Amino acid sequence: MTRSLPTGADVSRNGAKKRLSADERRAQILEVAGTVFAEEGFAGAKIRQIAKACGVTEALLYKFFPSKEVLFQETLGAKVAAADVQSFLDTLPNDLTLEEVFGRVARRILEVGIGDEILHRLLLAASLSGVPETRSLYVTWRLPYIEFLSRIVAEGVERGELRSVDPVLTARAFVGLVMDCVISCQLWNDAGEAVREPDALIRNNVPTFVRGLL
Amino acid sequence: MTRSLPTGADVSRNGAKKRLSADERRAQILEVAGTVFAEEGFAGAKIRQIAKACGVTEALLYKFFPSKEVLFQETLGAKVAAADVQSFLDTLPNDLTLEEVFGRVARRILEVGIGDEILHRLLLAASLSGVPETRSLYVTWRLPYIEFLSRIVAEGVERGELRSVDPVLTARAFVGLVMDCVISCQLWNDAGEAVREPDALIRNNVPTFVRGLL
DNA sequence: CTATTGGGTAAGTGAACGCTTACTTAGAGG
DNA sequence: CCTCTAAGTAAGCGTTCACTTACCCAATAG
Repeated sequence: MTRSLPTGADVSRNGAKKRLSADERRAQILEVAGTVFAEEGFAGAKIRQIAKACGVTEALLYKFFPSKEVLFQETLGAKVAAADVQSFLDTLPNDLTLEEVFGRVARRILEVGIGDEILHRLLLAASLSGVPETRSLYVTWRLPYIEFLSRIVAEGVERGELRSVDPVLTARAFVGLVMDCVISCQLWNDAGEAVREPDALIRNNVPTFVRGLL
Repeated sequence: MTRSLPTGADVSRNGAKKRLSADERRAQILEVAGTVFAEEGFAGAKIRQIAKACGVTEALLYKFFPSKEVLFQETLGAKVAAADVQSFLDTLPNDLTLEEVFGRVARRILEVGIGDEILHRLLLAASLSGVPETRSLYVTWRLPYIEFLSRIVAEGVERGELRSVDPVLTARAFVGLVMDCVISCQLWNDAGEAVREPDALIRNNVPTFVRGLL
């Protein structure tokens, strides 16, 4: 597995390493740790490796994070904070057609997933290693979409515009369909170029799904 | 993470451990290693742990497998051999409606996924740790479904019975939808009881998807 | 200039890791 | 009953792990 990490070894012209402020260093460590944990999983990631990628010694990491476990949790926490699904959903216009809503949600999931290569790997790695904080990543990144679409579907069913499907199962299926595209692409390079250009995926799958609800 | 492994410490009435033949022991090690690797990932699983769960010493594992890496690969290989997707697809009647075909494929994926708690965890763990053999698990467990459904869809499109969707993208979406159900359930206990009784999922989602293709 | 603070390191610690060696003993075949 | 093969073990090898201690020195304030 080749990988190009930010080395963090910011070098000034005399060759000496630049000192970062505590905040800067902390942020850098979290970012680097995210990529390493995502690549190797919790057990596979080594503190030495993260420190080296940051361009500092292990001892410095322990000035900021008391243990590997805490570092992992804070890495997850940073991802959760950055996901910010809710504000996307809140700013969706409410005069969209059903197909437009599903399309926008799909596009958002695909774009964030592709733009942040770490997100899904980290979510999966954390889930597999069974740390309790996993739940919060799931709740922050996946659940809001499901709850949002589920409400939309329920309204459609109530108004008689949609077949009487189960709103939650339906929303979960759609979100799963889209998320699986990202995972397939990132883990197995499945879907090749298709996923990197989300339009084709959306044009093909969203109408199918939405038409099936009518 | 609590776990109940087969201890393999088959004890006869006098309390002495029973000796297994080489074949029996080998099979037992592979089975136990499968559960441990699935739970902990490659790096997280320890040879000592696997040996203990087998009720033998580490040295014995090395009589059968020259290294941890080979043990992991053979564990994956055993899963691949057991998956046997192709023979299921080959024995599907060819007078089924589109909805019946999709329904049967979905049921198969759900039942195997739920029946074998290791399968998807192992697939994900292997994929995250980036071992090359991952590809073979993906190719054996996921790809056959996609190729099969993709052919079915392509035929439907050609006969003008279906909208002119991209067969591969469509098949991949459906398989992803179903696989994601299993993963969601096993990693986050999402979908709660729903997935353990696949009928509700199939009744709700398959008709939606298939109707959308018409 | 000097004092002080805080970013940063060198050199470890004991424990646990993957793996090996030298040995023991259960139990089927004669 | 004895023999001999192969299942199985005890003990430890060198290495790497997460983490610690004791120290250094760049940069800022006075």
